[in-house]
Amino acid sequence: MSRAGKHTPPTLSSATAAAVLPALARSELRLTAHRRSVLGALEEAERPLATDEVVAAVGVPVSTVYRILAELVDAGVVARVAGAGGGDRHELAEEFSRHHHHHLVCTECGIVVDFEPSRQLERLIEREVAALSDSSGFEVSHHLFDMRGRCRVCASAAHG
Amino acid sequence: MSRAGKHTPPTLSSATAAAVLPALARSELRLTAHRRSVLGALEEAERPLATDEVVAAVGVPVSTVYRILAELVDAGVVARVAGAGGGDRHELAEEFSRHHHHHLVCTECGIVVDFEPSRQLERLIEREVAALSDSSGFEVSHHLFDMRGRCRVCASAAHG
DNA sequence: AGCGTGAATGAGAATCGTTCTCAATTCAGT
DNA sequence: ACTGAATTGAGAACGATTCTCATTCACGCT
Repeated sequence: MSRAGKHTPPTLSSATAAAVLPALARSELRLTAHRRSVLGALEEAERPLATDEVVAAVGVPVSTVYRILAELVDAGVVARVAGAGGGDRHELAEEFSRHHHHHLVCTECGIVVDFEPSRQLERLIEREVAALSDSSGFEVSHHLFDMRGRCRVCASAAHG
Repeated sequence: MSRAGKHTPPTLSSATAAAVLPALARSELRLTAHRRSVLGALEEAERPLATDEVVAAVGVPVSTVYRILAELVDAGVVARVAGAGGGDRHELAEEFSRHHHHHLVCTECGIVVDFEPSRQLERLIEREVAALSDSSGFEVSHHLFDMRGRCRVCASAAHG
C-alpha cells in the first residue's frame, strides 16, 4: 500500500508556520496538528489542490478539512482558486507562498499549475487596477489572470 | 408585483438572433421560445447572470434553464463565468456581445460587472498568452482577467 | 498534577447547486 | 393531419459543501 490511510502527514516548514501564526492569532485560530498538515500539504504541492487531494494528503475527515480550509481562507492564509468545474481548489495565500503568480487551468482534467507573468504585464495590471478602483467604485483587493486551455497530457490524448 | 412569475419574458434582439443562428444550427439546436428568452435575458442584463437570476427572468423551470444554458455554452453562444462562491454565471459569448471585456467580481455579494481593459494591456496579454502556449505545453484557448474586491454597495455597507 | 473553559474535532445529517431520467409535448417538413 | 426528431417539465439522483452536536483536546489557572 502507499497512501490510503493516515501516513506521511505533510509537514509545514517552520518558516511558514512562523509567518502564518500572527494571521491565525488575529482570527483566534490555534495552529493545531490538523491545520499544520493542511497548510503543509498546500505548501508542498506548489499548485492549487482540489479538496479531495487535500483530504487524501492529510488523512483527516472531510468535514474537518472543509472546515479548516474555510477558516484558513477567512484568516487570509489560504486562497480559494476557481478551477474548471468540479470543486474549488486551494493554495497558500500569496503573502505566504513563493511568488506572485497566476494559473494555467486545464479545462479538460481541471488541474491547475502556476506561472509567473512578465514584469511588464504585472506593472500594467497594477496601473489598470488603480484606475478601476477610482472609476468604478469597486474596492479592488486583488486580480485574477488565468489562462484556460488543455494541459499537455489532455492535449496529446485529444490529438491521439 | 414586479417580476415573480412568467411575465415580461425578455426579448432577444433580432440582430443577435440572426448572429446566433448559424452557431445554433451547427449544434443542431433550434432557436425556440425558451432559448430566445434565455438569450434575451443575458443580452439585456449586460452583466453575467447567476442561474437563478436567469430562472427568475425567464420564468422557465430550472431543469430546463440548466439544460439550455449548457447547450448554449456547448454551442459557443454563451460563456460561463466563475463568480465568487455561490453558483456559476453566464453571459453572451464575446463574439455576440458588445465588446471584449473582463469582470469585476464582488467577493461579498457575488455580483459581476463588465469592464473594458486598455488596448495596451490587451496587446500585452496577447503576447503573454502566445509565449505561454509555446513554453508550457498548454494549449491556451482563452484567458481570464478578473478583478476581485468589494462593489460600491458592499464596500459602503462594510464601512458604515 | 488536576481542573475548567472554550476551541477543535468527527460522524453523519442536511443543504445547495446541478445533472439525469423519462414520459409527454412541440416543431419542421411532408 | 402525420411522422420522427428535438424540446420540455417534474422530480429523482447526485456530488460537493455546510451544518449539527456530542465528544475530545489544549491551554491557562490553581
